[in-house]
Amino acid sequence: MATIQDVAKRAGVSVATVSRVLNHSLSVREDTRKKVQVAIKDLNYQPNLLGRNLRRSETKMILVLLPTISNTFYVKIVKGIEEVGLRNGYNIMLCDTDSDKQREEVYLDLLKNKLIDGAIFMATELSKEELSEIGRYFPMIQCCEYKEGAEVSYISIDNFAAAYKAVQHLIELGHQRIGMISGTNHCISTFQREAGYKKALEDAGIAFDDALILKGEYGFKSGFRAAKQFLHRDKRPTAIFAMSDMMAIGAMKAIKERGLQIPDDMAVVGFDNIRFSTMVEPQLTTISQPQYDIGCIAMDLLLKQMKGELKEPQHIFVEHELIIRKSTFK
Amino acid sequence: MATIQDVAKRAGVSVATVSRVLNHSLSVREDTRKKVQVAIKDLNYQPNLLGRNLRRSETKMILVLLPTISNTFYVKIVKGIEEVGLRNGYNIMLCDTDSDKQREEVYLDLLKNKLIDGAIFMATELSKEELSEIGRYFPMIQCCEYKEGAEVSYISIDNFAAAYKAVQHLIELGHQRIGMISGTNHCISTFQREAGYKKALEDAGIAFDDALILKGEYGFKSGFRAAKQFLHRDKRPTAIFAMSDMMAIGAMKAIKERGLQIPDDMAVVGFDNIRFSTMVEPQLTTISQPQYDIGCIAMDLLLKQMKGELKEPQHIFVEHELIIRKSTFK
DNA sequence: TTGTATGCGTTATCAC
DNA sequence: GTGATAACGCATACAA
Repeated sequence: MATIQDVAKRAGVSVATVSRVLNHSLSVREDTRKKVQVAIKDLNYQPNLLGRNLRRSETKMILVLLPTISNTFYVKIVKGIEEVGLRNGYNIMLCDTDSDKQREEVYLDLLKNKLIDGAIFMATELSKEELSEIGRYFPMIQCCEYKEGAEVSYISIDNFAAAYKAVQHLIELGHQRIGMISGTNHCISTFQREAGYKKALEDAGIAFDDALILKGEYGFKSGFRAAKQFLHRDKRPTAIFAMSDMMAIGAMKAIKERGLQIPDDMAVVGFDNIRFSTMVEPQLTTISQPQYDIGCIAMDLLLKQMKGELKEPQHIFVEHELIIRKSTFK
Repeated sequence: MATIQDVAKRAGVSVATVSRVLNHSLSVREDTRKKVQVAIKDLNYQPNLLGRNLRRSETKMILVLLPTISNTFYVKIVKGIEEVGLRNGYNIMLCDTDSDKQREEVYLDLLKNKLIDGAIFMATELSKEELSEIGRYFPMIQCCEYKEGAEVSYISIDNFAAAYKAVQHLIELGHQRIGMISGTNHCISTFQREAGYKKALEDAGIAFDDALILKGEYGFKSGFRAAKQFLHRDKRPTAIFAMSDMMAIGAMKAIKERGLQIPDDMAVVGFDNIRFSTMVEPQLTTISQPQYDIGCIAMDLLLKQMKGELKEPQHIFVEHELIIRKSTFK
């Protein structure tokens, strides 16, 4: 492997000049630049960025921590992050933490060890104290899920308002007994969506019934099982609000197997607006988030923080949308 | 940020000794080690790995290039890669190439610039010449998809044999007119599966009919559309072999909408054995691959190559399995 | 415009 | 068992 020295020798200039050519410095005479470029080509020279990184103390690499890569919800967010990142000369790398704190810590060491310049968390098992501690020294952003009270910027939709709107929609359609398929995890979105559900009931003067909240794991099977439980009851709910489209779709299967009609016998609302939500029969009413924009904003925030332009942690909320389809209203 | 120098000063030893402690060298007296460890703790010292990387000329980072992160097929493969990688001290990073050659090249520069030690391709837009060229100088492995003739090791199932087995299964059930929903891409798996389909027909003495192969984009909608085309024909096929489960599931929807029974009126076989294939009615007959093992083997190969233990490119094929469910046989 | 010299933080070789 | 010191490849302040 040729080094910058070899190129300098071959071009008959100093390494400094080669470096200037590599970094597009203006103060290089055109014919010198040519000579260097020829030498670079001749030697098939590739700069060893380990040297540059050490010298500049940056790697131009950003890490995105995903709790899982099997969730298609993240696809567009990552696209947004990449778009803004690449445009600013950063490489985006993803890693799959599997919601495992130890795995997260392994990847966070890359940040502490200066191997990456910044990180974006899609979710984390770290406590708000741990986050604040790392966030004090290293650039990082929380995206979609976040820890309340951690001194780390975040961007998200308002999950409380989104859930409120979904439940309000069902109430306006005349539903009084609304089952919720919530989540077992401890993410803030889960907490806030449950709160939004309760508030919507309260504002409509409907008494809250603990038995109407079941918990699932966000997948098809969870939704199927939970709906079955609802269906077995004497006074079954007339509508279900699921915290993910996959659970909503699982619920729809259970309802249809029972021989009931959607939305007449039971209405269903999901969350996420995944592609599949338009492929089921009837199409699913759901909440959509501007994932691509969220990704762009997250990366923007991170860039600002790396430049030191962020004095205080920022808390940004973006708009969501209730998409009404045939699963609630014909 | 404290450096190794600061630690040395505080512990009253030389940087060499600190380095020895950091790298678990045996030749350090126990009390010296203690002193150093105390200093490290006091200063909250984190080694800056940019220095180590430059010195050792390695980063202990591996890149996995995915054509898309929205395909759940890759999840278990990545898990296998991570398992073996982490166990050997390597960090696994993923990147989403979006099947874009330019994006691939951006990430490949990381390899050329020594920022990562090796790469695993799940698919690539590079030509076999380009692959061979890079593979000559840098450690890389092809996984599942590969370029025939490229001098780069690969691991895959035998797609020809898998398709042959699937079609043979349909033939044994008495089907003579078997439609295939193939892919529009130029991956070798597509080519080989079509070849396996044709060979199975040929061996059974069934004449090949060009009109029985339609092309799709691997998703639900493609399968739905292709099946609709088949259904509109006077002599429609009695079975469909789709090159992905998502297309097979799309096809099933079209068949059911037409009021036909699966498998009686039309049998369906998929490919991939995704989770969803057991959630549809009837459950889908499909080909399963040992994804986790494939990932482990890919990483093993890469490790060997990085150690210089691979003289020749290796071509490894692992077993696949035809999983027979209700979509072909009651 | 170009060259010289220094240092980024670490590891590893060689003395002692 | 430990310390001094020379690399690793590059960017940049300063001098020319």
